[in-house]
This record gives sequence, C-alpha cells and structure tokens, in this order.
Amino acid sequence: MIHEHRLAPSTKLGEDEIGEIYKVSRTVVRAALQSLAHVQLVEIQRNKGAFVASPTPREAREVFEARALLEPRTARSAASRVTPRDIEILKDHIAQEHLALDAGDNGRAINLSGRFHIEIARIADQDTISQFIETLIARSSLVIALYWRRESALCESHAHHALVQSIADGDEQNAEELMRSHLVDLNSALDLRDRPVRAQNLRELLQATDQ
Amino acid sequence: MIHEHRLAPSTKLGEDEIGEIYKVSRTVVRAALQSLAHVQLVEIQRNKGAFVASPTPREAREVFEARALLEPRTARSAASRVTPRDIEILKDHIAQEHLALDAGDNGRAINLSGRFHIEIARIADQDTISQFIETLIARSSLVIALYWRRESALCESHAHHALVQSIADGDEQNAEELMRSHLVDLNSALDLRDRPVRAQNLRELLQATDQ
DNA sequence: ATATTCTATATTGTATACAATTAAGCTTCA
DNA sequence: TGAAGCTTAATTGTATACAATATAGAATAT
Repeated sequence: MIHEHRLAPSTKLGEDEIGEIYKVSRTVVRAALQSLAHVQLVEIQRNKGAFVASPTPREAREVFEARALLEPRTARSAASRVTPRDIEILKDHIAQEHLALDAGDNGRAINLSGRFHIEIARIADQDTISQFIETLIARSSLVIALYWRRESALCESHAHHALVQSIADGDEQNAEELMRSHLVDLNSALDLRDRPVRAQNLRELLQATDQ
Repeated sequence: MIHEHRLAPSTKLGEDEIGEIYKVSRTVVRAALQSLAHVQLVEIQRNKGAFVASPTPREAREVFEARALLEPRTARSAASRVTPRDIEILKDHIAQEHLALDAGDNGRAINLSGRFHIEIARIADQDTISQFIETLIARSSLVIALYWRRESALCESHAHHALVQSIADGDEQNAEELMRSHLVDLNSALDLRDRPVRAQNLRELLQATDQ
C-alpha cells in the first residue's frame, strides 16, 4: 500500500502528508508505518514521527552477517527440494536481470536480484526463515543505497547463474558454497567504514523493496 | 502492554474486551495486536478479529529449525565476547530457574529458560539476529504449550549450566556444540506428529513471553 | 549580532464516532 | 425436526475530533 515511495533515508514521513497522497486517513497510514517500522525500513521516534530508516554501518554489517547465516543453508535446502517449474522461474528471473542491466536500470536490477534471493528461500519451503530473509533483503536495499561503492561491479548475474545451475543439479553442497561466496562478494562491494554523507539517489533503490 | 494475557491458543481477542480490561481505546489495542501479529503470537483475520496463534506442527518444526540455525552460532559469538558481568547474569538466571523448578512452577521455568537464550543472544551483540531469536523464543512458548510431551523432562537446567561454563571459558567450539545439542534435546521433547487436541492450560505458559 | 525565552503553529498520540462486514438468533418452510 | 433465509446485534475497519508534545518563529536581552 505505502510501498510506492521512493525516498531517501532519514526522510520525514508525515502522516497527513502521506494520507493526502494516498487519500486515506491517518489511521491506516499509521498502521502501515508501524508495519514498516517493524521490519526496520522506517524508524519511528515517539512524538517526532516516522523517518525512512538509515542503517548505521553496524546495522548494515549485521544485516549481511544474518544473511550469511541464513541464506547458504536455505540455498542447500532449495537444491534438495527444487522442481523443474522452480528452475524455470529462476532462469526467467536471471533473464530479466540481464535485461535490466543492459538497459542500465540499476535500481530495477537490484530489485530483481533481491527477488531472486527471496525466490530461493521460497523454494526452500521454510516460511519462518523465508520471512526473516525477506526483511533482510528489504533492508539490504537501504544498505546498498547507502554503502555501495560505485566502482564495484554489483549485480553481476554471473553468480546467480552458477547458483541456479547447482540448484538445478541438486548439488546441495555446491549451492550452499556458492551462496556463501556470493554473499561475501556482495559484502565486499560495500564500504562500511563510516556513516555515509551521500544519502540521495535512493529513489531508484527503494523500489527494490516494493511489490 | 498487552503482554499480561495468559490465554489458550485460538482464543478470540476482542478489541473492546481488551480495551476495557486495560482502560485504553481500541486504537492502542489494535496497534498492540498488530504488533503481536507481526511476530506471529496472534493471528489477525480480516473482518474477523485477532486470535492467539496456534502454530501447526509444521510451523512448530520451522521455529525450532530456525533456532537450530541461529542459536549455535550465536552461542559461539557469545563465548568470544562475554564479560565477567555477563557470566554473573547467566548464573543468576540459572539459579532462578532452579528455584522455579523446585517450586514446581513450570510456566515460570519455561519463561526463564527462554530469557536465558535471549540473554545469550544479547551477549553475542548482534541486534538483528537477536531480534529474530526473540521472536522465535516467544513462539516457542506457544509451541511448547501445544506440543510438549509431558512425560519428557523439559527444562533440565543441566544443559544451561554446561553452556554457561563453556561460554565463560571462551570455548567457542564447545559453546556452539552444546547449544546445538541442547536445541536437539528440546526438539525431541516435543511431539509434532499432528495438530494437538489439548489446547488449554496455556495460561501459565504465555507469561513466558511477557515482560 | 547572537543567543534565549516565550508564543503560536504544526504534528503526533489517543479517543470517539461512523461505516461495513460478520455473526447470531429468529422466523419460515420443507 | 431441521435447514434455509432474513433481520438484528455485535465486531471490526476507517475517519474524524480532541489532547499532548514538539517544532518554528518572533521578541527580548545580553
């Protein structure tokens, strides 16, 4: 519902403001903001209001540490449960990623990359863990927006392609290992040394968390 | 706020009803229920209302699988970061667990056991993962309420004692392994074959998730 | 000119009021 | 007797109104 904002971290999200945009009352706006706050996409300060979250370097690190803990095992599970239909879906995802990259649409590429990871979690058929991963990937969008070092080549869908191959083969060990190293690569494309000054140009990125 | 209910799974949580008990308006009750719904302690059905969650065997299994994935690594982290003050706190926890068990207060014992695990996550100093673990432990209370096979000796604080010892020693490998086997033991104290018929006597247990 | 305090405005927190949907009870009919 | 349908009551969903808090601006003092 609220999910169409494309806003820079720390942006104030006034209740009246949003309500007017979407033609709903503050009641529903507040509910949506609280929901987003729970997955830490927005931060609510009592009597102050809601702001787009701006993860600290530490929070950013934790997000990727958590992903490193959950996703490799999930990829392994996916490899053991995957169906031909799932493989189709994954390959389609990758094709779309290629299209986005060729079109130079980085925001969409990151969005699709996130969905790819979520899709793998879905295949693993572990709802509880999948939910955790979904929130982590949503937060990852913010982290990438803030800490991505542009010189680094993010979203090389090469890694995704290899991952799909090992999952299709049912090679659990390889899938787990590929996911692990993929996450390490992602992490090393970030510069987590200190709080970012740049905070703009997130517009393209927040759509990565929208449906 | 709402956290003092001691209710059986599937119990209807009427908004007026709760609001009258706590002398607040439905507005704040709804916010609380939505918050609890997000951690899956209550289930909200649109236009129907909120109900205390009643995890299926599958959900129950997933909760413990997720814990098995997160907590051993967390125990390892705790062992590497622990301070003398932390050890004091943990030992105090165990002492209280003993008291509760001696007093035959099973509900309180389970509550304390959960807090013990949360405390270890806190020591590990990983807020993101700690949050996940907290929600898992809250849900575990429901799971235990529904699926615990009573013949089994739950809450033997023996395991906790050994865990504290290895953490205090900074023995990361041992801490991780002890946590892993502790969770296996917990799991094997459950009977997850099918949906429970018994659903009562949860009153003592839901206080395990209260603060 | 700068800082500080006081006042006014704006925004959030909470309660109430209204609308929509569901649940329950009653009547009616087979 | 039981089931289907209608009517009424109760409950949730949403909007609005009021209260509390914080923010911004102006006036004053140093």
